[in-house]
Amino acid sequence: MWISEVMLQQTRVEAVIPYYLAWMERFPDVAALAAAPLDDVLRVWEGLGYYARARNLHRAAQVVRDRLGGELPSTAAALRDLPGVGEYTAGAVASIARGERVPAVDGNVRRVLARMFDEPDPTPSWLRERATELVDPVRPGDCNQALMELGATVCVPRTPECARCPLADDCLARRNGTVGERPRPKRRAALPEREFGVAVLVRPKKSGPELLLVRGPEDGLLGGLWQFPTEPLAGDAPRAAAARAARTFGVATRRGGRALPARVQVYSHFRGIYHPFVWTGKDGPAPGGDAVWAGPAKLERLALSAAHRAIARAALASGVQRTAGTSQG
DNA sequence: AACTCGGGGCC
DNA sequence: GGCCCAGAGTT
Repeated sequence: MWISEVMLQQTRVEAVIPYYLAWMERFPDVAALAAAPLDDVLRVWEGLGYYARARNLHRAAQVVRDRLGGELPSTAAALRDLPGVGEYTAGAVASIARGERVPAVDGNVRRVLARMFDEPDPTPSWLRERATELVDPVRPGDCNQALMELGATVCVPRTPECARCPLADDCLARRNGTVGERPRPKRRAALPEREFGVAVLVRPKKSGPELLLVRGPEDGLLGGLWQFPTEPLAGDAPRAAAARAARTFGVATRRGGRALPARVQVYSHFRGIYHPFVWTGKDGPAPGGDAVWAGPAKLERLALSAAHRAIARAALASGVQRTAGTSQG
């Protein structure tokens, strides 16, 4: 339940299911998760996004192992102290798994309550109070899940089906004809664009081509994931930025460099445009802690962001091996 | 309260 | 092309 609730943070149920199955196969209990290398954890998580969730799960499992005797806490208050467990997740796990009478306010419940009480701008404290009053003392978990399910299936954001809503008679927004404006949507500013040059460095080997992957910072955007050397344009042309990224890792690129199709990746708060260029050569950094030469098999085992995974696929599919030694000199 | 933090499905 | 998703952590 803990794992599924964390996976479901800002992620749709249908997207979570295959990840949940793979995760439980690989990390069947807290001990297995705590003992696993972070690289393995991120690889199983790859594609789900919000990678801090995976890092926090890993840390939390080690807290449970090292300080809590291997047992996940039972109460919402104690669960709340684990990294990655906020108000919602603590309430969901405690009420559903342990029968504690605490609310669990997710985006669905927020919308349902805002409409029930015709509240345009529900604050966290207002929501907590309303939800706490509503939780059934006998079946708190079912009650919380029922509210969430109602929001996910009937009281949906755009075209709610009030005609088949069991709470329609008690819904103030329905009575007032404001269902469509509750809760009031907050408009977000247009996403700024950020462009990057990406260096796909190929080292031809008898066993096949190898690509240089480096590890980004441990936290922040895509923390802990592997990527091709990447630098912001910063006023340069894409190809020059990619060459600069290569130099960061001691690789002097020759002129040219074969362009691959740009990859657009929309993140929460900006639109990323990645311009990959392929260079083939023999020089490059010695493999170390944060730089590896990876063939197709090794590539499968590294955790990459969606954008870099797509670039890797494109590079291999474009036949990097045939370009060996043919770059412009 | 405002930011940061992914990725994809849907309209 | 914008919206939304069984939110959490940081500032």
